[in-house]
Amino acid sequence: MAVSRKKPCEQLTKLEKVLISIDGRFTPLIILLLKDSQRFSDLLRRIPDINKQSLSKTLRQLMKHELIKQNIIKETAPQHIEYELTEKGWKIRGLLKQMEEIL
Amino acid sequence: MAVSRKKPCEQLTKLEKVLISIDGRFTPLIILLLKDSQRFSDLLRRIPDINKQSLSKTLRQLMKHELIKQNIIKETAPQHIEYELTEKGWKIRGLLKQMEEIL
DNA sequence: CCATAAGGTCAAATAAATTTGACTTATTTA
DNA sequence: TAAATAAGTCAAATTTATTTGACCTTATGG
Repeated sequence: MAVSRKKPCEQLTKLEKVLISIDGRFTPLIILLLKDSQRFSDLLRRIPDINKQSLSKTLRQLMKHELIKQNIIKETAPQHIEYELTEKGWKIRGLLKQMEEIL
Repeated sequence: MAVSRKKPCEQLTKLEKVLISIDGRFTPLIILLLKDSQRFSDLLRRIPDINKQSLSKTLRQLMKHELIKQNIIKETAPQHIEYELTEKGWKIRGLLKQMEEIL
């Protein structure tokens, strides 16, 4: 969903701001997969054809737009990072699920 | 929203199929503008920065995915074409409106 | 000590989307 | 009759997105 990549951010409509946050080849799929928190390598394994560079970029984008957040798990040795949806992320996930239901 | 452009169509998930139908820089905006039926030149005037080639391509894409249909108006002289949302188009427009409401 | 895994980054190459320019056909207004 | 408008098409140029390859750090297993 290449939305409007030329306008400065303030000029974007509300809809464009939301759409930019879910733009990208794998972005919607990642949001659907984050039904529960996942590690980088879990996502890498579960998403067909993705590569670590694209995954990394997409996760950074989602964090920037506050749809996901990192969780640093120290309890386990070795410590590791998990990604999970924020409240906003859950709202968007809900709408994506509704989209799936459109015939 | 560049979704998955590499997979053959059958392999796409339901969500990807919907997202592909609204993919494009101006596509979501066009769907919002089609609250009532519009002519090519109306859309061209109302959408900032679009050009006729991109508009043409987007309208063809939307027709292919059956989100909009053409209406040939013969009553007026000269006859002209209007574009309007289909039922499926209205469903998607509803979800896009909901997206706008996400803070 | 060496290899492997997790979780990345950066730049270059490639692929895909968008824009620009030239052209068309059918009406219509001056 | 000449110019203008509506509604486009096509190919080339440009811009953006995605992929590939090389590299890095910290930690664990053998």
